[in-house]
Amino acid sequence: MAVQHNNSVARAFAILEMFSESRPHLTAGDVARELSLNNVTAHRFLHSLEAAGALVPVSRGTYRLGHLFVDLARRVTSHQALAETAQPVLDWVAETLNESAMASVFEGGSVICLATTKPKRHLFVDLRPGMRLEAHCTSQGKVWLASLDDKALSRALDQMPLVGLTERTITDRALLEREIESVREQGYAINDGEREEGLRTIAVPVVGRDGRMITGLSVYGPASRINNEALEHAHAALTEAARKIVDALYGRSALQA
Amino acid sequence: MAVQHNNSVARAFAILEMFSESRPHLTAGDVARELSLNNVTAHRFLHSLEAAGALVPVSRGTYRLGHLFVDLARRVTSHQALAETAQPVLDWVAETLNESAMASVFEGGSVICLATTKPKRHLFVDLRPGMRLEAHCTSQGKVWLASLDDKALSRALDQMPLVGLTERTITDRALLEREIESVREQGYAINDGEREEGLRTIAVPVVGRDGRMITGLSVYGPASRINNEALEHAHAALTEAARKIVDALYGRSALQA
DNA sequence: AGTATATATTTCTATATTTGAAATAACAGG
DNA sequence: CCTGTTATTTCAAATATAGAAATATATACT
Repeated sequence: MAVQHNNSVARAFAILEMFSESRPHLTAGDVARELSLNNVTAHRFLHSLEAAGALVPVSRGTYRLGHLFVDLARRVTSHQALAETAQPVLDWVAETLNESAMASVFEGGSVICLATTKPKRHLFVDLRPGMRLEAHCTSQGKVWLASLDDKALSRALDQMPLVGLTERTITDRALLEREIESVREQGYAINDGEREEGLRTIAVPVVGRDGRMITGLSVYGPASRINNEALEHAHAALTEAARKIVDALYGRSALQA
Repeated sequence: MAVQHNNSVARAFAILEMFSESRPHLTAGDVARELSLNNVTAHRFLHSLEAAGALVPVSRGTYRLGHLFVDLARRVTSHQALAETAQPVLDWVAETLNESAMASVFEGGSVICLATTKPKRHLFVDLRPGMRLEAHCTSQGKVWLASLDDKALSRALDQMPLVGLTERTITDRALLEREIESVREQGYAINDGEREEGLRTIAVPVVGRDGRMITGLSVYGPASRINNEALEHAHAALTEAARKIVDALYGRSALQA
């Protein structure tokens, strides 16, 4: 017989998953109806989740999610936790392509390196976890900017000095906005010597099941090696890497689409 | 007899609460030992939480929290959800003091009004949910800045134009940093005509159980009414309001200190 | 490579917990 | 105040859960 699971745990999480942005409240009637439970059982689960701190009562018989989940979520998204998940996947990318790979988050208008690898090559770029990179002239940065909604993008650009670091840096705001639009359309970004001459990079977003960007993944190396064919291979590898990371973060949950 | 709770739900959440920033991983041995469970039972709970998407396996017998919690947390911290929790408490503050009150979040270096009230007065300031306010010259903003660690504060100030809006606006960075230091020490911030002449406001942070600031609360009105005695009353009311909001967000969980 | 130890998994069954019917209580709307 | 709906409580039947025992796997040591 298959491993014995605890049905109550499964039910509890099925109830939690019923909440959504468009459904901030749940009643026992909702739960009973949608999970095919007896009304008494539904009430009992809601009370149990409340006692556990997972739900808080809004009014009699109506609940919403408790702040406990914010605390738990922070333990999921710490840089260390994300880096730990990303590292083996980056190693796989680096080994597959024999180039460097990197994972990032986006904070305060900057790209922060979470994790990175080194290829078995003599010529490479030295990036380390914790390093901050400009957003406007990196492939990672463009991917992060592309993930913002229009208002947030406009605000981010308002505060972003478009400093020219090489002759290829995009320093004109309208041009950058068009570049971001292209990134949105094609789903990846390329940096061709915009931050560092002779360096070429491609980045893709890792998007969670709720549609939000969790981390960015990129491959980078000297332009002499990273030709267009190499970029295509890198894009394919990074897309697969993104899937692997999402699977690693969420696990093989039964609730997965 | 007291209401019957589901013991499995309680145990599941007790396991989830074992995770922390310093403890990103758990084994069945940890769970069995610390929750006084049989080893088989501990294994079974971990497997059940994994199947529910709450945990993901790191290696054989070792787990970490799943990204599901990030998705759930976002449903908790949407502006609408926070505003809904804050509104009745703001109403209580406004009624108690007969002045306006407001709740905020901090995004992209700005204070965003989440919810607000109007006192039964003719002379008042028109603030509405969604409005963005400068951080450097508002009491809410100073409280948010004070909640940042030194690095994050420095970075935020790097990008913050210290525009003089009145003669009292602090436009000197060193002075502002000293002001923020004072806010950290005293636990509240005051704005005395720095953003709008003749307007006085006091703000306090609402801090979650993990030590992070969730929302800011403030009381505001014309300086002719908001004298020092009124500020003291406001501070007391806002401090109690902060507690009420934390309780409302987390609920009366058994895990509460 | 072999052995010992520790941990993980599987199986099975006793029983403690959970479920849900029925009764009662509380609430909302007319 | 009455009625209908939802929430809560009680209690006994049902069953899911817990944990002992056996087995499997992994790791560390020699």
